[in-house]
Amino acid sequence: MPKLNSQQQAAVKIIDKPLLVLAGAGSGKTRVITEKIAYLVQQGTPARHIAAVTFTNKAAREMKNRVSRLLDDKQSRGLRVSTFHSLGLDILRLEHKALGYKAALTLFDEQDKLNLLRQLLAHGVVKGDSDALDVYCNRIGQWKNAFVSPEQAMQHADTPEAVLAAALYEHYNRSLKAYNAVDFDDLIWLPVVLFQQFPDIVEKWRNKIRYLLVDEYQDTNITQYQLVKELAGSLGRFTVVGDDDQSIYAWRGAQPENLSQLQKDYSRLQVIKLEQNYRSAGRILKVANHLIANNPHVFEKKLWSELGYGDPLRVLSHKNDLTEAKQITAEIIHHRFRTGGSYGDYAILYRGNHQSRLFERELRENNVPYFISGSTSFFAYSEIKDVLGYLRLLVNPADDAAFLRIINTPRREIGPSTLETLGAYANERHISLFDACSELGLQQRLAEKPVQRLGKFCDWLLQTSAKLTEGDVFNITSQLIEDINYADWLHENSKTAAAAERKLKNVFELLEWLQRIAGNEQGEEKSLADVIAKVMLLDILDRNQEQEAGDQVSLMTLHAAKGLEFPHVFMIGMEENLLPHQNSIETDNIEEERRLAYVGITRAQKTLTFSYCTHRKRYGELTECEPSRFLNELPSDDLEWLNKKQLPAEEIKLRGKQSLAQLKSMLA
DNA sequence: TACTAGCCAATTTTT
DNA sequence: TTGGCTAGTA
Repeated sequence: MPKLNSQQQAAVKIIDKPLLVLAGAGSGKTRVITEKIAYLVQQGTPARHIAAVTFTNKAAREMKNRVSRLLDDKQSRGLRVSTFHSLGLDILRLEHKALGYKAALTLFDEQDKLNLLRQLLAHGVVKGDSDALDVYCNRIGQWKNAFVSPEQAMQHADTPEAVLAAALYEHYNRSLKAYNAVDFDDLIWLPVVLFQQFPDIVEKWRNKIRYLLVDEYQDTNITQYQLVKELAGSLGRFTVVGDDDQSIYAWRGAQPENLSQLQKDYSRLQVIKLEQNYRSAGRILKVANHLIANNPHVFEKKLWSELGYGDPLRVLSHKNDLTEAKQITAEIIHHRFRTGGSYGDYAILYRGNHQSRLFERELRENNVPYFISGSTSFFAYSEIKDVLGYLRLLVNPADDAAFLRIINTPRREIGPSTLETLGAYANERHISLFDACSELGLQQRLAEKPVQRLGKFCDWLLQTSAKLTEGDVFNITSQLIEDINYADWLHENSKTAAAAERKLKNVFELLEWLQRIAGNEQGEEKSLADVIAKVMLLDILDRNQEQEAGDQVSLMTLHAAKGLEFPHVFMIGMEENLLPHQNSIETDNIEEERRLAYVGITRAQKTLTFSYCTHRKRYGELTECEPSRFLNELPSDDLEWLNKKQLPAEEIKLRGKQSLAQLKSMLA
């Protein structure tokens, strides 16, 4: 492994001051973080007092792997490398009492969140339009990400809609608490609330985490930055690594301003820039630098590399989106044949998911193996949600979301009208659905049959949960799946036997995950509740690992490409209204689009090809397109425009007439 | 199993 | 307008 360059070394060795590392694309930032962890340990900070925080499970896993190459098991014992959310969950698990939560926390996913909001609206708790559900849902998320409490949201609400959303926010939070549940955003938000309210608890955690490293810092939102600040304390024992030019998640609440904010909050802050790139040919970097220079910068940065200058970047023009897909597919096949490379060396990057369609078809027709990143999440599968629903209800009977999910799956002949009565009753009495089942008051409102069915279910649940103390997670769960005849139910309710088997396989995979998580992390005994909450933070990315590595062309959005690299990159749809996207043009948000293009360009190691169409089908209609303004911002010497037929409109008309005239004369 | 009518989306979505 | 997905039917 090559030695660290001088900037990287400096970044590793500064440990007595808060440090901001501005790490350009491909400049070895993960290496700096992992080497720094090793260095800290060598300098006498026990690994259990070090925490590294990332955004994705994948990044966390990668980092763990790389640390384990530098430190042996004993040295790295107790090291925390996790996502923000996972760290937040750990904090809440240990400190739930202070915030008034019970031990078995339930984690609500996006679907649960939506369902709860729908219920609140349906029960008339807040009068609002249920069509705008996702608007409210996003709004609440934004507030939590910006560290705005329901009270503050209400104070600043200046439109009737905002008042409504704020009221909903408050009720939503209260309901969550009643369910002993938290949502994804709470995993960050609540720890900050906790730390602000309890000085002794924050002190304890600062003592626990004596050095904090944060990856992809430009993607932190306000609340995440608060969490970093709380944990780092006034001493500021932290290293954050980020690149403002790769900030492409502002629309999700990321605050690239958090980079410059550090200078204001920590006067002792050191700043180190990593500008040597170990990924791309010089020309690619020159073009990238050129493009991003059009954005305003707090910190100037210029990437360079020692990997040679490389070929000019090509710009392909196509007459429509279909030929774009056909030509690029043909190019990839030929190029691979010529160079004897692997399909895995190629990536096709685009702005929106829908752009993958034609390419998918084309690749498939030509028998080119491909891999599309960003398919449905494992946890979106109904069979996974069902099983998790059961487990969640076992752990926390107040989890109404889980109750509703599984009460009639498999069939227990408990229909909508029974549930409606049950829901209304529980709502009146402010108790959970489960508790409501056993109340006399409810039983008076329902016929005998439904009462019996509900009672039977509740009895079964109680019996099963009594077994929780004995046996491990795996046994409990497989017993449960058998109890409810889930396999039979899947077979009865799947289209094909094959589909049922596939679903069953997913269930077993979930079981394996549960077992792995339960057994994996040494130290404290993991309760079923902890295991379930953890597993909900994982996702399909973890499963697609092997596929990604294969001999397949990668297709993905520019967002999904961040952090990856490929020898040969095609950036397709380089057109106005696509990149930059129309909505971003309208909202005057070109800078983030430019960063998106920058991220795309800097994925390429050896060759980079842009392509645009002169016509494209949009909403079924053929529309004219213009090449993206970003292409014009690139240095023309480094671009090679191919099959370009860019003639002024008049000339095209003239030529048309000429050829028509020619045709006529020929015919005559 | 296979087909079809009807509905939905068309910007990105780390947890 | 299109294509993909789902639910329902032959």
